[in-house]
Amino acid sequence: MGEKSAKKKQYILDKARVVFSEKGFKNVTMKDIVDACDISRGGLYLYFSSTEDIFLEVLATESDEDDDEAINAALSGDASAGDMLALFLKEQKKDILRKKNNLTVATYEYYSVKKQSVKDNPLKVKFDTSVRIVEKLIENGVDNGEFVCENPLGCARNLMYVVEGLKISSKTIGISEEAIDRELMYVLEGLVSDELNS
Amino acid sequence: MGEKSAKKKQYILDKARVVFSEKGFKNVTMKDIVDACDISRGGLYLYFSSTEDIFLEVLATESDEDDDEAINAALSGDASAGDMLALFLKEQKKDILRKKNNLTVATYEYYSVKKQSVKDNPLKVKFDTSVRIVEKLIENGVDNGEFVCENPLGCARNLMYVVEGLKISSKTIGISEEAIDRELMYVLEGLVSDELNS
Amino acid sequence: MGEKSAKKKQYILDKARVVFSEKGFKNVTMKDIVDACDISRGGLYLYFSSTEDIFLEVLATESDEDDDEAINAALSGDASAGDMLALFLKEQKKDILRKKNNLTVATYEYYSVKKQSVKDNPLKVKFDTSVRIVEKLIENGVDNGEFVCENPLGCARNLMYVVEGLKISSKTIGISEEAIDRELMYVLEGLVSDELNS
Amino acid sequence: MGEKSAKKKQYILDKARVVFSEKGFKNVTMKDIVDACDISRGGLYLYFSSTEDIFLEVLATESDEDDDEAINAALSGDASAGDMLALFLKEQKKDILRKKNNLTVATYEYYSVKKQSVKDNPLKVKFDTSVRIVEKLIENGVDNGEFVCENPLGCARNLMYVVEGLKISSKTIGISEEAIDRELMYVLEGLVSDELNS
DNA sequence: AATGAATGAGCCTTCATTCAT
DNA sequence: TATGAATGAAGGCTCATTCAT
Repeated sequence: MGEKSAKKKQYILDKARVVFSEKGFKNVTMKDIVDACDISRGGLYLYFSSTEDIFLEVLATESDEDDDEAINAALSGDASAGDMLALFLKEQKKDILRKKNNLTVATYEYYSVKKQSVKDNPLKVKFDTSVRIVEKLIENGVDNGEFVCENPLGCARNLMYVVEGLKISSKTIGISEEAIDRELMYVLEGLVSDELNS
Repeated sequence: MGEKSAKKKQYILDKARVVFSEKGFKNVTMKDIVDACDISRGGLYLYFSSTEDIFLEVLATESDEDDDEAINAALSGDASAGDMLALFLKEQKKDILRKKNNLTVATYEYYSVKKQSVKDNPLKVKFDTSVRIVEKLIENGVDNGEFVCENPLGCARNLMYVVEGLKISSKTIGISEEAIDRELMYVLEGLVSDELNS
Repeated sequence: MGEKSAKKKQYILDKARVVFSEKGFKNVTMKDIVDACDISRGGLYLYFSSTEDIFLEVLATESDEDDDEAINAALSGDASAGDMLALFLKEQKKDILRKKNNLTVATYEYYSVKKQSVKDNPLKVKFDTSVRIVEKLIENGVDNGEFVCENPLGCARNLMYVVEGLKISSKTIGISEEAIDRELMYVLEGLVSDELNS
Repeated sequence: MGEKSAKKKQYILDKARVVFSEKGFKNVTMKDIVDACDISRGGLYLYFSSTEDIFLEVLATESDEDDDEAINAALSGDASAGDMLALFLKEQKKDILRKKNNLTVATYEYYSVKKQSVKDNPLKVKFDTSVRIVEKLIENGVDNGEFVCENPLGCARNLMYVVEGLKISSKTIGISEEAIDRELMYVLEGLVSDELNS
């Protein structure tokens, strides 16, 4: 499969991402993807052999991008811990809000059925990574006096569970941008409120 | 529809709940339910006309039960606010952990595709109800000096988003009972920690 | 599956037999059988799950009938060995000649690909049974002076291999009724020729 | 088509023969042959337009070779009739036994469906040729006293039907080398047995 | 009310065949 | 000549839904 093929494969993955975003995982048929890509039924099988196959590749692509972004954002340079955490949360917010390419429900649906070993579960890997990043940022903030927090890990986990709650809620009961800001701010303020009091 | 019919309808709903719990929403076929109920294909159609029909009735039944329980727990008597909140959280924890009859993913799957009007969305109704209950409990706790909280609504929402995050996480990446306790405790401690300091 | 179902199943088997007879084994699709039976695609799957499934049942039905006929013919009564052998050969000839319901090639095709254990191979079972029957008849004929044969088993096998050759030839290169008579007579004459000489 | 082309065509035919030998006729796809030849899909179409096309050419090649061999064996020189017949049968036996390049079932399968005119049927041509060869050999043997046979043509046909029976049996119910020897010997002995008596 | 056989739409998958390069 | 990506027809199979009993 040459360069040209790789391009087409990526094209299919891009289209498929939108489809999974709109319909979840199990709802998506090969025909849906064929239609979205405007290619032939047989043509799709040259690149992928099942919706699961496609879905996992879509997920793999996504993880890479997002992790890179998030991690780079967190590690890049000499911004203050508060600014970096704000940046991280901005990424999460973008993630929560995006309509297209939002694989939240599809992913939940897929892994809730798959029951694969905890180790290999990319959802868990991503969640744990995010917790670690946030924990580190809070620790840094505490060290330089920006934050007050006696339990950075607990706070980081709390934040990420809120983010998970917001993600699923935005896809199921709908949630406004303002509401997201409000929730994330609520957590952030817990980190600085005592400081303000003093 | 006579009394006998109502009984059979409930029987079907009970069996169907287990099926939806195990397979999500879209994965479930009329045959799955027919098999689970050990009735005939045609018989099922006497009571329900589609899996969606059944699913919505299952959901409706569930909401009723749970709301009742939760509301009763919250309103019953003269227990302290802290005890009542602890009771409410115990219900939530049971909800998060239960394997059978756990419609979390099926529900998310269903409503993420349905995009029905916010008003009619039972998920939203249930979420909002829970927030109001928690808010009330916190306010009561603040009033009688049990809790310290400047923003009861914000805190209630934070708690419920954490609960949502825990629910979906328990179905996708797995989560231990201890982890749930830890997360709920983390939020509760935020309500009493300042008190302890004083 | 009640009596009525059994009737329909038999109906399908009867129609399918004709199809296999005309097209061999691998050439036959579920659609071919559906068309032949004038039922729906889904309807066929209520009774059989694959062409192989159908084919094996068709074969099973056939074996039973034929074996019964042949064996009964061979064992029935006090006819002379010569008459009984002639009767047996008449059955074989009918088998060789019949256009409809002739599963020869389909069977050969199927078992040449299946490579199943020799023990379970119904073709072999049928062949061996026929050899034994013929051997017995020849022995009886020798005992009562009708036949002259020093090697009844060898002669029986020779006869049955000729029958096999005639069967396949009649389906591939075509063969007239006269030619079949001639071939069978040739073998029969070998049994009595010496007697005539004496 | 140049010499180079002819060479490649032959290369394809050789590879295809193995495929047909393993899978019969209908089971073979253009892809099977493309894979066996390690050429491109389009490349194959430069030489052949269908599996049937390829199959017929494979058959044609085979016939030529075998006829040549058999005829040459039969006509070559001054060997005794018995030796020549033994040689001929050895060829047949090789044919019956060979695993690779054995087109028996594929051929039967093909011609049993094709129902082509008797004249053009290479199977029939080959069969008739073989009968004539054997008949001639027997006649020669009778002439010089090696054999005793009142009906050389009948005997020749009997022999060739046995060979056909052995061929198909070896592919369907399995047959040992010893069994083949035994069967061919049984026929041969019929030609000389009377001589032994005298 | 209840049954379950029957239907046909729709998705999955394979493969002969074409065609731009 | 040679390639292999692409197509679309065809067959396999499942499942919601109907209907005669």
